[in-house]
Amino acid sequence: MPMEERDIPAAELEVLRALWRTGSGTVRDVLGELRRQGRHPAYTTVLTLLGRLEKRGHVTRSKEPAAHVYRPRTSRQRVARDRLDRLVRQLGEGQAAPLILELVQAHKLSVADIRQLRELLGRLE
Amino acid sequence: MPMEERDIPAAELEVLRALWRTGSGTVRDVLGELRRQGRHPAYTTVLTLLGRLEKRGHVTRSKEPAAHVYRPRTSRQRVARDRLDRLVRQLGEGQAAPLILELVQAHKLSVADIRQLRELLGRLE
DNA sequence: GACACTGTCCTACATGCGTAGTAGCATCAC
DNA sequence: GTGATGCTACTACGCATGTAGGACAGTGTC
Repeated sequence: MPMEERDIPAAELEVLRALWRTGSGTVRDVLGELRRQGRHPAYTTVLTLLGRLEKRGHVTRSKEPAAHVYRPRTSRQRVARDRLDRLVRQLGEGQAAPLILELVQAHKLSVADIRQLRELLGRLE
Repeated sequence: MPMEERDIPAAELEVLRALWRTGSGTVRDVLGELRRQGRHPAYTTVLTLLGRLEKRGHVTRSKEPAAHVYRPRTSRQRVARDRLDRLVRQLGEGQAAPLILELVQAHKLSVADIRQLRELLGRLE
């Protein structure tokens, strides 16, 4: 009775996010990006996390003369989609509408966002 | 440099969800509800999970003559809200709009849902 | 070619989580 | 009151995760 597929763990996601922002980079690059975000892990910690991400196929790496360069393989959209689906299943009891209402109410949307959303809904209806 | 507050772990959430559905119940009640959902943990597993949920304040229990009765203390809304916020921060880079669009597109909404949502957006605009 | 860097690999270790067994206390049925 | 039942408390164990140290290898520099 295996559990459902696991989410990318928090620390690994942090690293993957750094790669999304920079596009690609070496361990040292990623470390720098994490520092800019106020995190200060050891160099080898980042190395370990990138290794785990690679093992599960979330990043690839290519051997460059100097150091390995890592690139994201799993997109932000992909991860967001998975988490949203899980959220709908687990906390919305399969209904997306309540969560959408919650999101709309709790977060400030720009007028442009609202227009775009209304337009989309209009087409759906 | 402690990590951010942790989410309720998957197995514990499963148990909490059972309590949300039943309103309250004994370990055995929760076990029954989980079975209805197709899960088959051991009795003591459920006991352990309820204990952990209680330790973190997500459920309370009161001693009844027969067995302890557990009640949810953390609401579904609360958990949904926390996860959505986290999602917006981590995967939306602070912007809710892209996630909302994603949700609207990926899930079937009833006509009534769409109307309600459009109405809400109209007021916001 | 010996040294200083820089990078990777391997190993480790504390804690969290998923899962459950066992012992012991309370209670019910006679 | 004695056995059968049911409930809780305590303990355990393996794998995941967060974090990192130490060994070892490639490369540039005199």
